Amino acid sequence: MDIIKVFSKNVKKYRNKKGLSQEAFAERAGLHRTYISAIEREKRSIALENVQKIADALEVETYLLFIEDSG
Amino acid sequence: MDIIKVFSKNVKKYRNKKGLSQEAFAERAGLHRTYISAIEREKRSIALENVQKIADALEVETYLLFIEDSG
DNA sequence: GTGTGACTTCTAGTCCGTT
DNA sequence: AAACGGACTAGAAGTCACA
Repeated sequence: MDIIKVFSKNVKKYRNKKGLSQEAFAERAGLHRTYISAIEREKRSIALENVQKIADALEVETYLLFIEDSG
Repeated sequence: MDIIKVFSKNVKKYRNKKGLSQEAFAERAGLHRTYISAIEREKRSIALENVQKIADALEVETYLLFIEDSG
């Protein structure tokens, strides 16, 4: 599967797990709410720096966001 | 550790494991040799699309490139 | 075979608003 | 709360000449 798709799905999954809205999550990650929205809809590629910001905000290990079936 | 640092180190490690030069590897990945060079020296951020290209060229699972001590 | 600075083109990422 | 669009700026992609 495509890495962007996997990443998008995992962001959405972990974000919902934490009960965060896109808006609240975007603020935690220091990113823009429309950007998070675009990521979850697979409309964008992402730079590694922001991958890390997102992982931090979700409080998960970075590599978990690239595993297809990471629970 | 910083994700770019981890990624860089892993690219270098897996590339050397395969006995590929930066030049040969760059060609496999469809990227420029100086670009690979810059990545390995942590001089660049990278978008997910190229992360996948690199993982493909190295024939490793993408997530392995983000694990600090991934053999 | 690799490191490096500089350069142009293209896209990541922000910010406004509307649905 | 979230999808979506338009316009804008910062920064990544991609290449080169030279060391």
